[in-house]
Amino acid sequence: MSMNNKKKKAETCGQICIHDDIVEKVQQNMPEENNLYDLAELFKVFGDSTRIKIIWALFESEMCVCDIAYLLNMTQSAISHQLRVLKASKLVRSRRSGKTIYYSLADSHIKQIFELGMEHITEE
Amino acid sequence: MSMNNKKKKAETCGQICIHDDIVEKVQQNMPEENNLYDLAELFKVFGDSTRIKIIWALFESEMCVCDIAYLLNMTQSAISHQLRVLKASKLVRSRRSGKTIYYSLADSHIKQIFELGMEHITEE
DNA sequence: ATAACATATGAACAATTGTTCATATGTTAT
DNA sequence: ATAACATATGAACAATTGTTCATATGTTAT
Repeated sequence: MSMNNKKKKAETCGQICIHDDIVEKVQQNMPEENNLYDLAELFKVFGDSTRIKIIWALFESEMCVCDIAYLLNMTQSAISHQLRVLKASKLVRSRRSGKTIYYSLADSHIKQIFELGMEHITEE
Repeated sequence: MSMNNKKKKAETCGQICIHDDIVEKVQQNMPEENNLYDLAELFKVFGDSTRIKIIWALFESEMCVCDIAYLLNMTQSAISHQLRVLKASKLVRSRRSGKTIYYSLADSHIKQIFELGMEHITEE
């Protein structure tokens, strides 16, 4: 009977280098796989300068699609596509007034997250 | 003499919909283009679940490449490539001890950023 | 009903990205 | 010097992504 009973994470490295005690301790304190995945998805949304600009613009004021396109010197279509992404992540909400649709921020954490990110960037 | 003197952000939308006053106010409060770009680059680094996992693991303890590969059940090569990305963004630092190289976090903001991100995700 | 405006959306394309594979580099014990 | 280990790295490939273009949908004034 060969020792193939521990399939998962067995022969990843296979060497002696692994610090079992540390790895085990770390493993116990890791958040759920799903949450880590969702967190990556959230940051992926922040990981595009067009979306960053849209969000930062909305910090200041609610705006319509046309305003944002004009402000960022981009196509209405490009902005619409990105707003859809932001809305899907519940970062932005919209309200209609006649023909125009106004977008605004839907989450209070975003500004803090961005400011902390700025701190990292503007260091040293 | 035609009115082609305002090239930039002129015919983006071209319609009447633009709220000049709001756009102007927003424009004045926007951070520098470069900073916005760098911020997006930073979040892009966070926008991958492998890197998220590596960082979260390092919250708990310094670890060597082999440990991380084992913990995440991934190739040593894959982890090495990602650590390089993290190092380039100054999120992680490394120290050598004999043959093994230990990685640890290099920035104090990361944890706060991640925790705020988690709050957004785990809402409603 | 119709024309004009504001926004949304699908397909297509170029560009970017994460992993794998093979192999190079660096370190230690012998 | 050499073998074994730990890590780094380049090329290749599939997969993902942002913008453009054309056009659809929704609203209002006439």
